[in-house]
Amino acid sequence: MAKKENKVTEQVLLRLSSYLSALDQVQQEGKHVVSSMDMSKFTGYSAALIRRDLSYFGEFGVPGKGYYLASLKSQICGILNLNSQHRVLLAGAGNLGSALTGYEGLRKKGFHIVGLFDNDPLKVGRQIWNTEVYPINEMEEQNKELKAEMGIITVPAAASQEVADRMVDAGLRCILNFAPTAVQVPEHIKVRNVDLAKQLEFLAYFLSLKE
Amino acid sequence: MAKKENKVTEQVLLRLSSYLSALDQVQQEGKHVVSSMDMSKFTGYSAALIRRDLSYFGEFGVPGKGYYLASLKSQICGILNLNSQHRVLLAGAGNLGSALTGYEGLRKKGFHIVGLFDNDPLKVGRQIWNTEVYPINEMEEQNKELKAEMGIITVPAAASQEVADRMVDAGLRCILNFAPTAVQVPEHIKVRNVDLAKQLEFLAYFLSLKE
DNA sequence: AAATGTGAAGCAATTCACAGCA
DNA sequence: TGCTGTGAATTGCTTCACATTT
Repeated sequence: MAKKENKVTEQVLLRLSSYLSALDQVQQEGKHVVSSMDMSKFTGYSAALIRRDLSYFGEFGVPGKGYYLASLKSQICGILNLNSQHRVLLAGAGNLGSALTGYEGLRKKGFHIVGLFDNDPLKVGRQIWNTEVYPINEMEEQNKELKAEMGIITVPAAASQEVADRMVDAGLRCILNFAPTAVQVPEHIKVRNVDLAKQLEFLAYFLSLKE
Repeated sequence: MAKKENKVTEQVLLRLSSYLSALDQVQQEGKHVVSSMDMSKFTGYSAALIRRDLSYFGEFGVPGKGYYLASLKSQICGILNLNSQHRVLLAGAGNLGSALTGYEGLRKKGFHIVGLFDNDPLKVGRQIWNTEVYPINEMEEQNKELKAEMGIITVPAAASQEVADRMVDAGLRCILNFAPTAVQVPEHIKVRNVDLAKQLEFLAYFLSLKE
C-alpha cells in the first residue's frame, strides 16, 4: 500500500485529497464514470494536471472513457492511507481543542480523537464530548492503551514545544499544530502547521488592493 | 500602501506572514538588527529566498548590516495591510465558530469578530463571547452598522454557498472558509479555504511510509 | 568584513499537444 | 469519437554567486 516512489510532493498529496472531495460530489450526481475534465470543474485544477497527478501512481483511467468513480476513489484512499480509521490524541482542551473533538467532519473522515490532554486541573479527569482529559505528562503512559498515531496541538504557543516533545515520546508519528510557532521534532516525525491568524493576515492583504 | 506591483504570489504573502512571526521571536531576544540568515533560522526558508521576497517590495536592508527590526516589521505590516484593525463577521456559531470568536490569537493580531450569524433559533439573539448572534439573512442589513470587510464561514458544507452569497451581498471582500467544499464567489472576492479534515488526510499518508 | 540585492543558472511544476487505446 | 497517459515545451520558483554598499 505504501508507495515507495521516489518523492511525492506535499502539493500533490493535498490535491489528491481535493480529488477525493470532488469524487464525493460527482458521486452524488449519480455518475459512475468521471473524466479529468469533470474533476477539473469541481477542484479548479486543470485536467492535464489531474491526469498527471494520477498517472504518477498508476494507470487508473480508461482511455476514451474516463475513470471508474468507485475504483478511483479506492485507489486514492489507498495512496492517502484512508482505508483504516486513525486514532488521534489532542493536547489543549480549550475552545479550539473542544471544538475539534466534537467536530463531525473529522470523525466522518475516519479520524477519531481518543484522548485529550491538558494541564488545567479543572479539566483533567473530566470528559469533553465523551473523551477523557488526562494530564499532559501522562501522554506516553496513556497512549500505551490509547494506541494513537497522530496528534493535534491546540495549546498556546508557549507550551507547544513541550507538548510536541511529549507526543514524540508517546510514539505519535505525525502532528497537526495549530499553535502559531513551528515546533522542532525529529526527522522521522511529520508536522503540519495551521496558523489561523496567518490565514487572516494573508487575506488582509487583498483588502488593500484596488479601491 | 497598496502595492500595484504586477503580481505577488500567494506563497510570498504567506511567507511574509512567517517573517513577521520570526521578527517577533527575534525581538524577544532583544536584538534590533536582523539578517536574512537569522530569519532563515526561525522560518526554515533559505536566506536567499527571504532576501528576494523582501527586495521585491523595496530595499529594506542595509548592506553589510542587515535589516532594522522595527523598520522591517512595519514595512511588512504595511504590505500585508496589518496596520489597522480588521472587522470580521463569522457565520456558523457552532463549536468551531464559538472557539474562533473567543480565540485570543486572532484578536491580538488585530482581527475582531464583530458579529455572529446563525440560523439556529436557540442561538439567535444571544451573545457568545460578548458578541451578538443574528439570523443569517440579516447579514447585509446588520453589516451597515458593523462595517466588517472580512468573513469567516464555519457552517456545515451544505449551507456554505448560501452563507458565502450573503457575505458577498453584505459587502465583505474576503472570506476564510472552513467548510469542506469550495464556494463560488465573484471575481473580486478573495476566498481562502481551510479544510481541517484535509490536513489530517495529508498527514495520514506519512503513516503509511517506512513503518 | 559582512550582508544586501539581483542577474543568471538551475530546478520544479504545470501545461501543451498528440499518439494510442477503448 | 473521446479521453487517457506522457514526452516536450513552457512557465514559474528558488538557489547560486558576486558586485555593491556600509
